[in-house]
Parts: sequence; C-alpha cells; structure tokens
Amino acid sequence: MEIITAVRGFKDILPEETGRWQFIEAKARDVFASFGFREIRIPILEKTDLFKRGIGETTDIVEKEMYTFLDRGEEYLTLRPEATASVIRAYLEHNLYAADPVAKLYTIGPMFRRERPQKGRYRQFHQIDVELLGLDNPRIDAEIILMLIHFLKSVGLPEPGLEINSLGCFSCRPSFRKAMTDFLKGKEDQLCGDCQRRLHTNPLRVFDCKNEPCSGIIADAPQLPDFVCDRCRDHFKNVQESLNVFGLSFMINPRMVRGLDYYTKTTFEVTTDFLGAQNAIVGGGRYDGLVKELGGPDIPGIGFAIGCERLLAMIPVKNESFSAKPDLFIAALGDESQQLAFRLCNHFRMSGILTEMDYLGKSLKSQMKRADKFQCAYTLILGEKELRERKAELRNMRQGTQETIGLDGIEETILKFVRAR
RNA sequence: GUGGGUGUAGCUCAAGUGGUUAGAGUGCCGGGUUGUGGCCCCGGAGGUUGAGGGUUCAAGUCCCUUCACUCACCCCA
Repeated sequence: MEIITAVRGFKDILPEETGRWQFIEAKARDVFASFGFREIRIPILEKTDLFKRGIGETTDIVEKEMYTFLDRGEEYLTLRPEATASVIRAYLEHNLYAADPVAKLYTIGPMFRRERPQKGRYRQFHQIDVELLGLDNPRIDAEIILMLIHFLKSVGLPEPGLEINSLGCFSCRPSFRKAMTDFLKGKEDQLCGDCQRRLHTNPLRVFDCKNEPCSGIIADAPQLPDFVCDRCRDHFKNVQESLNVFGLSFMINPRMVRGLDYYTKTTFEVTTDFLGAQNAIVGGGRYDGLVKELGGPDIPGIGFAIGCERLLAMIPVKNESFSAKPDLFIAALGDESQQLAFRLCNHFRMSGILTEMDYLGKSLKSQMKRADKFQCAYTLILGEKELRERKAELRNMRQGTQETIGLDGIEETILKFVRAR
C-alpha cells in the first residue's frame, strides 16, 4: 500500500522546527502589542470577488495563482492568497471604524498561491500581517516601518535591508503612466515578450524588468519620483525625515513596484542577499483607496506582510535552544517500581516538572541511555532493592554523581533538587 | 506555465568505461556491565536503487516514459 504524500508545495512543520516558529510568533505578538496592535483572526476562505476587487483583476495573483473552486455549484470561493483584503472585509463587516477611527490589527497564518515552488516559495506559506487603518499621517508610515525593523532585529535578523519608494496617489499616478507609455511608444518590439504583455496590463512593471533588452531601454525612462504630485512628494519627504529621527537606514529604490494594485504613496520592502531569487522577506505599503474600493468609507490604510518561511531561513539560531529538555527521567525496574514511577512521573508533570519515563520494561542501561539522549538533568532510579528499603537513587546526569534519598516525602525532595538547578 | 539539475538504508553519501549477495558514516535496537548514561568495542535490524517499460547473456549504471524533489524564469512573502 502506497502512502499518501502531502500536496506539492505544502510543507509539514515538524516538531524540531516548531520551537522557532513559536519564538518569532511570540516576539511578534509582544512587539506589536507594545505599539498598540491587537490580533484579529480571520477565515482562510473568502468569496473570490473579495480578492478580485482587492488585489486587482489583472494581477498575476488573481489571474493565475489563486486556489479557487465552485462551492456546491453555488458560489466561487478562494483560499486567501494574502491577508489584507480579508482584514479590511472584517473591519467593514463589523464596523470597526465606528467604534474607533483608528484600527491597529495584526494576524498570523497561512496563505495560498499556486505558483511553481522553489527556494523560499511555497504554495502554502505563512505571513505575519499588520494593518493600520484610519491614519494617513506620514509619521504613521515611519512608525509602522520602525515597528517592523524593531521586530526583525529582536528575532535576530542581523541587518535588515530596507528599501522604500513612493508610487504616488490616484491623481498623480496616471500622469506617470502616460509618460511611461509615451516613452515606450515605438519601442514595443524591442522589449522582451513578458514586457510586451505588461505594457497593456501593468506598464509600471516594465520598469522593474531585469531582462537585458528592457533594462537598457528603461535606463533613461522617466523616474517615478519625478512625477508624483506635490502632496505625495511632501508625504514621502516627511516619511524619510521621520525614519531619520530613529536613525533607521534605508535605500530609496525608485524602481520598486509592487505586484498588488492597491498600493499608493509609500511602499517598502526588506530584502536579503542570502535567500536566492526569492529575496523579499517583507513587503508592504500604503493603500489609501482600498477600503473605499471594497465598499467602505474613504479610509486610508497602511500595512505589511512578513514571510515567515523566509524570515526563519534567515535567522541564525540553533534548534536546541527552543526545545525543552526534561528535568527528570524516572528509571524503574520491576512492576511495583513502574507503578510508583507512573504515579510520580505524572505527579511531577502536573507540578510543572518536565518528566519522562520508560513504559517498555527495558533494562536499566537502556533506560539510562534514553535519559541521556533526552539530556535530562536528573534520573531517579527506582529499583526493587531500593523499594524494599523505601529508598531511591537520584542521579545528577551532568555531574555523574548520585545520592540515596528516602521514599517518604520524595515529591518534595525532588522538587527541591530540580528547582534549585 | 517554461527551462536546467537530482532521485541508492530514517538522514548524509559511496558503488572506474554495464559484471557475483548494492556498501560506509550517522541514527535506531541489543550486547560488552545478570542494576547505572556519555567515550570505546562487538553485533543486529533496516533497500522493489522513485515508478513503469526497453536494450543486453547481464542494468543502481545505457535509452524512453512518468512521478517526485530541487534551482532558475515569471511573480511574490
């Protein structure tokens, strides 16, 4: 009989890795709470239209990467490819803006995109997602970036490389778009195949092309920052000044274009050189028109998403620092001793002492080996001989010393030893 | 969706131009100590060589198909 394997691009996170996951998740909750963010938990399945409207009909994500199915022949549902649209949907559905004009939210969970898997890219992957609704002050842009960098450093990412850009707003972006299409007019046939397609779907992306023919042509194309309106220019300048207040270093990347339609004004990425081609650990930006686009009031927003798999690939920590070692191993010989061991073992566990024992009736040597493998601090040896004398041996595994203790009040004795460590 | 690379024990890898019974390290189990871990020594279990077909006296090795993994393009976290 053949075993059934996991779906392509879907990964198991095994016990030896989950400690690291819990670590970054706990740090995120901790840091975000200090900045006044609260967790929101949202479904991973939404109506397909939510993503079509939120992310944009012509984006790659919506066009070819979504897991979409017809539910019982009634309506189209989609496994979420990102979290922002869902968070805003929940925000609108529950009128959160009525209770407080500002909402600071985060959520952690899996996303789904049907791409070809490669290093740092999976069909189910996890994001730590942060959204701030209701403020368009440029200081907020800087604040959210500050929080992000603070988080990344606190989980041990050595030098987060921050890149920022401004994509302009709905009033100034069209003028750049026009300048861009004018510039490319007559050059269409020199562009690569992908870019000829992009020309019609998303001309801004041509700008970001790394292929040889295009990058040469693009070299003296109009630059985005030269086209943004005065308000957007001021906003961007203000963001930079606010980042400087905290001494945050950043690079302005005028070519950074994001793949989701909803971004406006400030966008940012954290990238690394060590992840291969999928080098973005974090992507984010402002989306001042999105809430309205999704049927709500005209409320500005900004947010970012951290790729957990990519972040974890970058954090240089050993697994052992995340896995707890037992305080105590109970080695028992004989039925009567095993009965006592069973009682003590679970008693200690309920007192918060991480305790292990053997249930297979193995030799003492074999039980000792197991205690050693677990790197237990102490081993309690309960033999038939000891039991008759109402005694037991308590061995300090690190030092290799052991002493005889009485069975009466043994719980207290051991708690004292283990806690004194 | 398109291209390249790789599939041998749980894991990491060996097996000159095809040639006996596919090996090693590590891990696992046991013994050396009839009741004491680590270091050392000895033994054991564990493989349809990803799958299917073909060439050949003979295939882990060559050919075809297929699947999986992987890297890159595209795109993105």
